[in-house]
Amino acid sequence: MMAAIDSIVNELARRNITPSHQRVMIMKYLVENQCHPTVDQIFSALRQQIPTLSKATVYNTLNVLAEAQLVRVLSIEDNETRYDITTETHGHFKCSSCGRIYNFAVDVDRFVSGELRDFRITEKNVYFSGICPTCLGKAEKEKRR
Amino acid sequence: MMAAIDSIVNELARRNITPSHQRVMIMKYLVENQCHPTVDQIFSALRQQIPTLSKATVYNTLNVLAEAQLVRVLSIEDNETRYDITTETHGHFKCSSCGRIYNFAVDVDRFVSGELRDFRITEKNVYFSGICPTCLGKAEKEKRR
DNA sequence: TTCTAAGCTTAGAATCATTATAATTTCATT
DNA sequence: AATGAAATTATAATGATTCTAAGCTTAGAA
Ligand SMILES: [Mn+2]
Ligand SMILES: [Mn+2]
Ligand SMILES: [Zn+2]
Ligand SMILES: [Zn+2]
Repeated sequence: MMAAIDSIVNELARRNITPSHQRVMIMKYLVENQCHPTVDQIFSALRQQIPTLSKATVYNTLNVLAEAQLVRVLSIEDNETRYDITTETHGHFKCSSCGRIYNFAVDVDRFVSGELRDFRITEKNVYFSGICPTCLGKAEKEKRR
Repeated sequence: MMAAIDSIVNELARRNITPSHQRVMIMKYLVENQCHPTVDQIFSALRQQIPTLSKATVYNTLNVLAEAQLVRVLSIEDNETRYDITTETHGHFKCSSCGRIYNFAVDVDRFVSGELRDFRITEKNVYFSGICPTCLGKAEKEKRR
């Protein structure tokens, strides 16, 4: 699915973020690659289209987008920050075997008790980890032979 | 409340972790300081009692304890890992104004939809952030004068 | 007791993700 | 075309964590 450049440009402009070529391409990449990429993945992929691209620009842009709440920052593990264009609250499951990150729905309002009544909550993150069905299946097969 | 050295020694021994002086003191510190300290906080505090203590030992010990599931690792923000002696599942709220981290209860089973039925979940983290009541109160007072 | 080996601790070097800096480029406005 | 603010770039700096190699502890064997 092609990301509509125009809608990205508009979305950035609406928030007073200059829609530079680099910024638009980074947004486009995030829309087209919703696998929660790292800075390095974004940088390496885009470098082929924009040979002059600097990693600092990728960092700067992602910080600008996060500030504007156009991307969500995932600190699921503390050595690799990942980015998600989907900003609505949802949970993330990281498979410790294959490293893949899965989305899942969480009923946030349900599980927060009144305990946080007097807190102003601006961000909600739910991170699970373990083994995904695919990797569980592989392990099962291994055992059986 | 004094942490019972004996019970710490036993708990370590039960898991085949040699209860060295450094390890016991680090455990004891975590029991007595349940404010989710960073490696640096633990190191700086204990250095006064154990002048030869090395930061590498603090890292090594925390990794050993985490491996044995005696401490929980918090990656609430990706530049500072924190440690929690309470391993039962509970949520963490970080106030972006004062930096304090609050615990709160979460009804885990309630909010996990059947979506993850086929996943083996080994770790569950719930991280919220925003402004705590104390800081909200201060801001309110500021405005009023 | 002395010897030995395994496991722990230590200091400092190495790594690696992220941020800071300063020069250059882009681009809208005059 | 000239101006100037903002964005981009390359590179240096920072800082948390891990690695490495040497020294220390300790329990069991001789
Ligand atoms: Mn997601
Ligand atoms: Mn806690
Ligand atoms: Zn997997
Ligand atoms: Zn606060």
